Amino acid sequence: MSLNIEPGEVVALALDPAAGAAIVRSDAETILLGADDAFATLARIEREAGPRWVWWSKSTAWQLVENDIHPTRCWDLAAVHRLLYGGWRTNPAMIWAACQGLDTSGIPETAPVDLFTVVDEFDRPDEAVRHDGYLRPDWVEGAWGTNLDRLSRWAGLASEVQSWQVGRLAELADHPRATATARSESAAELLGTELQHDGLPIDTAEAERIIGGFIGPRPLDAADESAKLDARDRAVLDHLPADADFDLRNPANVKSLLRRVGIEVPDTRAWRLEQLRTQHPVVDALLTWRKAERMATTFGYTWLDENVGPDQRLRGSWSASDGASGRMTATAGLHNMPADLRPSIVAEDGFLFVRSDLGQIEPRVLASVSGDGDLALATHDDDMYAPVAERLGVEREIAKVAVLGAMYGQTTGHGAEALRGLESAYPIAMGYLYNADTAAQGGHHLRTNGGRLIRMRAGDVTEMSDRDARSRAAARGRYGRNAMIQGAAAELFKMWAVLVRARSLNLGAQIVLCLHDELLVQAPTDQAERTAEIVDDCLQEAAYRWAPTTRGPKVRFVADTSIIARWSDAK
DNA sequence: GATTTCACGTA
DNA sequence: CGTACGTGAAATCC
Repeated sequence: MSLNIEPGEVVALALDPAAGAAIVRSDAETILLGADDAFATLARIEREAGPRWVWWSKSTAWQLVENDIHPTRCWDLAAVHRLLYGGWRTNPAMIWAACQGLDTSGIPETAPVDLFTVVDEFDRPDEAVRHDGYLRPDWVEGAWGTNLDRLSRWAGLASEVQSWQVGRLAELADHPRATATARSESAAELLGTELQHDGLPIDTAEAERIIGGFIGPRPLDAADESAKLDARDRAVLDHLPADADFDLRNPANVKSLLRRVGIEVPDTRAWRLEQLRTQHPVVDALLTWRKAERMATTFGYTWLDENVGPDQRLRGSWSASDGASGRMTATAGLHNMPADLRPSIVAEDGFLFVRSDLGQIEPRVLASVSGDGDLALATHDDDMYAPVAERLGVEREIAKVAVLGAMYGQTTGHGAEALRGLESAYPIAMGYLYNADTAAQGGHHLRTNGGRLIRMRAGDVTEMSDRDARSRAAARGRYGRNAMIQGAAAELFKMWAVLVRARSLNLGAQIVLCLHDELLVQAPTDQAERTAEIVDDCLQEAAYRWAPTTRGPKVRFVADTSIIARWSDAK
């Protein structure tokens, strides 16, 4: 079969393991694949041509990954929809409605069939689109996958939506990188699917050893577990009079406990208690207890049992662009695993990790998205806070706090005075943040450099004191200025990550963790050096693709890359 | 039973 | 009175 599909050619794909697959090219030519050889043919097309696969959602990506097909290029309609309309949940019904200019509040839902069900004379179960223009709910829920006719119709609609999305992205005149971002966000969904499918290598024996150091060996049974728990509680309560009975898991109770020994605190957070360690031995005992309790409840033996497979891989579900931040998020503790557990993250036999993290990513992103030439010059330094400090005539630490404070919306503390200096030294960068802040306070939506919409809700200030209203407005401002930086950084990171993924696939390397500004790639031992080079090269390429400098000094991005066997071996 | 608050881990 | 996120326990609300 000669398909003559060209590299990068846009082809829509709908597939169902039982029914087969349909591929629709932009000229509407349709290729149908039977269920028996669909995946083999798809693998061949990917290998020989490498088109840009268009699919409705990552469920199609999941099917491919499950069949060991790892496309390099894709276009995820749901991911691009989120880019265009903001970071909320979506489905084909909403994506289609947007494309047709239909009101999303009118999207039909499947109603249970009962006595009162009105038979629609226009009802055509074999048509995806209803006479009112909306998608049929049963198609949205999967009826598209029942036979090849329907698959081909579903892929055809995907093709139609994709063309429309390309047009919409091109209309974002102030965001020339939006189309490039749409591609990388799509690939990031695919990467998330692979991360979810394949997991992170973990040495459970080592993990159990570390956990044991905090809470003792694995409990033998429920009684043993409860005895160990009591023993941990007692270690704290023993510092108090014998009649004291406080529930250490209850913050209000802990507050009373501290009051009993003469310590008054507004809350019992660790950073606050940390300063009071010397006041009374119970504080130190309590902090130790907290650490153990965290290990026991969140990152203990149960956590290992529930999230690590027999293949020694830790798996969670991944979302490629979440909330306001647009960052990747993951469950199963993959993004908040205590650093103490890092020694248990070990490359498999015959492999090494290439670990790389972006240095000072947010201030560098600020220099880039704001177009501040002076701040761009500062990024030429490995440590950009040094030239900023020099320019401001302050200590490096002060400069750092001021820059971070400006991006996070901090207005008090040490950074406050240095902030004035920043405003006069880097007015363009500071103006960018100020504009984001003001727009957000006014309830105006924002778009990141890559064109991702950050939706703002107009603040409801009725029945609120002036003080509260001001405080809410300030919070919205902080949210806005931070979302523009954190969101843009997330886009650059993902562009980097998906380039690394695509370039290192043929080396047998695999990204096993994305951690906001850090990549962990597992590579065959003899390909580790090459993979590390690719990681560094891809950062420069990502920076160019995401924000090519058209005028003024180039913004420099830096990564710290190392080859290690164990995650804890770096930093 | 669902939602909110507090707490704490990561960036 | 610096941001984002996920998770768990207890309190709170219905």
